[in-house]
Amino acid sequence: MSAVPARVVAMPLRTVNGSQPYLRAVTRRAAACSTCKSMAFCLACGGATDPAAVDALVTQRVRLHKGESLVRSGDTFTGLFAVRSGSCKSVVTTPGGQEQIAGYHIAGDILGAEAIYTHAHDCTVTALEDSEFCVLPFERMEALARHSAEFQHKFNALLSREIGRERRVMLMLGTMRAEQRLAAFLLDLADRYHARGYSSSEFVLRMTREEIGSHLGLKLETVSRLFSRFHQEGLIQVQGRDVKLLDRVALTQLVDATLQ
Amino acid sequence: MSAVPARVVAMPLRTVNGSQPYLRAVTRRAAACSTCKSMAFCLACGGATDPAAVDALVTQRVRLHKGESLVRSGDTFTGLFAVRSGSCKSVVTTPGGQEQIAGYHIAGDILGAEAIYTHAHDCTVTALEDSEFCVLPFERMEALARHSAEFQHKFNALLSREIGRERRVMLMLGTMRAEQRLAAFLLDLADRYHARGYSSSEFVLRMTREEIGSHLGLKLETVSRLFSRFHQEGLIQVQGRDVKLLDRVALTQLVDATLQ
DNA sequence: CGTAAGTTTGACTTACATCAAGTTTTGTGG
DNA sequence: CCACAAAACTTGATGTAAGTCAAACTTACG
Repeated sequence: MSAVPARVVAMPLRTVNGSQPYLRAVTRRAAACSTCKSMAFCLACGGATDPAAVDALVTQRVRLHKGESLVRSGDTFTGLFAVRSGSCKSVVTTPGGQEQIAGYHIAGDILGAEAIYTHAHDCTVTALEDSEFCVLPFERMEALARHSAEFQHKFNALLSREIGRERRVMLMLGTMRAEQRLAAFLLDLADRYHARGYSSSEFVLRMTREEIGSHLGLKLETVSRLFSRFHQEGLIQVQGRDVKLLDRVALTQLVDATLQ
Repeated sequence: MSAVPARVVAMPLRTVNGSQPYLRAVTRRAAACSTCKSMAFCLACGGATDPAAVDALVTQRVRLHKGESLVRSGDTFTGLFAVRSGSCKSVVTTPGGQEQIAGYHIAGDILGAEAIYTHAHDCTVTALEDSEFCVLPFERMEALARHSAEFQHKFNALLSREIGRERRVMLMLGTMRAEQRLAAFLLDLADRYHARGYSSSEFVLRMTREEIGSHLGLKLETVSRLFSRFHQEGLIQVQGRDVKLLDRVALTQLVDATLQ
């Protein structure tokens, strides 16, 4: 499943990235935050005092099929994106062509902040299942932030949260052993699903073993072996992509254990 | 050299973190950006239209001796810090007590952005040599951003730059082999010194082999062996902490080379 | 000037990668 | 809905990059 550009369909089509019209836009009205299931935890509008102002922020909504890309590395930055439903991965590439999955995003997550500074996205965002995204033009965000101290603060917090998230991944990659990385990954995933009202112990992985490995700095065989081992040891129950956490305490201890 | 709190000295003392007065503040006037050598590349004020407004941002300056800490993990967030001179390391700790150096900062760098979201710093910042820092209270930054669209934009760019920087470290830790990590580290360091007007090929490392290893996800012995090998191969010249890059092209090729 | 911290180098170990073969799942067109 | 190909996954055997342990050497510092 390599990243394929979404085919263009007839609709109120507005391209997000100027020249390449590989996104299907849906109607303006449909994008309203007020009708969004993810409203509560989406930092673009969560708890906003003035919903109308935030509604005006979202200029369009984009639907992507599994495998289609929202942005490509190198695309000119025009704004951020919010995951409205579904999930996606952010893939960064080394100069040498090595790929790594920098992040795995679900409903309510905001994408693209790394591009504010350089004015160019440095990762390719690809849908892991049929998904919807909201487009948040940056000038509008800046204008709203100037207007509303509350939104300004929220926007700063959003960027800060991203820094913290990446720092945790960095810490994982720099200090943890394979089993600790996978345990930490599963626990983090469970927490994030929980925050969105889903089960915190039972979920479906949207990524392949290879994609999980790419995110954790491991090879797919290692990931597969670890799933099998965790299953044997009674820590989790795995059947393909269906995962059920059976012993959170043991998983947490595993993550926290200092590699003697 | 473990992190030691700075001893408190008599001076116009104002504590940065409420209860713990482990920082020595220097006079208000001395903190002015207009007299700062790092002005050009410090994102707090670089290229600002209204220097007076930015000057008002910096409420105090802090001097630290080698080994003293600016903030500790868990400290309440009150604002950001700018490195005025010298250098420091940001150390994050896993729940299990494992440490990693998340970043190495020199003059002009801004620290502490990860804490905006949680209101608590998640790393301990320790001076690697005698250094000076500017204290930037967050409310003042927010106020100035509301006042000046230019500063607002610069502030967002600052946070975004940090996200990009961490993503590059993540990519390094997730995909590169030991020799590639060290080569990338040296090249990055050279670039940053160059941007600040220092030699881009000759510099003094302020970190120990162990600290470099901690930042790169390697052990000190591995770092030491690699330095020796790079030296033998004519890529660099090393004598303790004095480093001279001899073959940037080869180093770059090494980083870009796809593994195997 | 002496002790502690930092560094180098060697011998050995290990966690994870690589290679390889077989199995299961997914997706597509007849 | 079934058949069949491609993709994804599992498991085993073997290789290797980097870690660990250890000892000697060098540099920094009170």
